[in-house]
Amino acid sequence: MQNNQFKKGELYSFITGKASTAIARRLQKKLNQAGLNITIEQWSVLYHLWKKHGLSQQELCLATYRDKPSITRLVDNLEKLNLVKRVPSESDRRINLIYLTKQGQKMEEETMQLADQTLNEALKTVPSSKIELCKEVLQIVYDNLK
Amino acid sequence: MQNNQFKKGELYSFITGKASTAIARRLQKKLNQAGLNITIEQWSVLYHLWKKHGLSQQELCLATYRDKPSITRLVDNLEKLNLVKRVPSESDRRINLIYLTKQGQKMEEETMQLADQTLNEALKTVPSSKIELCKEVLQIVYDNLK
DNA sequence: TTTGATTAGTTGTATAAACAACTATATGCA
DNA sequence: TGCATATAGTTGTTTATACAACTAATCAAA
Repeated sequence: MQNNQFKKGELYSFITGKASTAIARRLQKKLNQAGLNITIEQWSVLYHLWKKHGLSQQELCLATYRDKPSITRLVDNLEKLNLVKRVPSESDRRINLIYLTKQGQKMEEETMQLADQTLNEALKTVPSSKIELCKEVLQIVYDNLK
Repeated sequence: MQNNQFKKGELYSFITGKASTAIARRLQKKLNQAGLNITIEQWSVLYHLWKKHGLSQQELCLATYRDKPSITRLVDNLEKLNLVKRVPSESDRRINLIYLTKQGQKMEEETMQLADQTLNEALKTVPSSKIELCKEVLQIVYDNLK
């Protein structure tokens, strides 16, 4: 019966996401050790800007699953670090378009390597087929709750 | 080749754990709607105290994958809410044993039902075998990074 | 027994998340 | 055109996390 597939004792780690927490912590540690003075949260914003320049804060909200105040403050901090710049949209004055500075652009290669390393360490003993299946399940979970 | 099983574009959701975030948010919403004035982080501490009374703060750190200051402050807040009580250990005066108050004990049944519901909603369309496999992978990830 | 190291917990500080309330601009429709 | 409504972003407040530095108690070994 679908309804009781989970027993209480098994709930916890699914809810807390201890695996993804561990991955994030490992990447954070690598960033620190490399002397890169950013948080993983900041990295996750940069990540989307490397893929597409000039996203609005609203688009960053959707991309990173954060609410608007969270993005406001992450962009604040990224601006303080001189990694991005707010540029008011010319067609809609409500909108800030966020652009990478040269310094922000320069971080892509090194940090993406560290992220690749992190995932390879996390998944080194897991066969690809299982990874795919796991990703599928996590996507379904996300869709079910959206 | 193991080393490149993950392409850059796929990194993000694994690192951010969007699925577990979604589960946690859903449970938080249920707690709020039920008028239960606690956070999921507080709930995650109570969860371990329901399983075993009188854990030390250090044991709570291990159980919940948090550092000591985090547990200090979670216990502070749970004490303010009158849900737990610090009791100095008689055999080792460094240690605080954390006990549930009556009010804290009373929350178990209702909140565990909400947690069960949450997971059932998250996993309703996922066959049990895949859930098992996914749990396995996440456990391996955790162990790889420990 | 004394002292040096370890363990348990606390405090300070910076960053981040969630929620509510707010401002400013844009849009849509009567 | 004008007003209600929606959208983009900011600010305030509370809670939580990570890290470093700290206090107090315990332990271990000379």
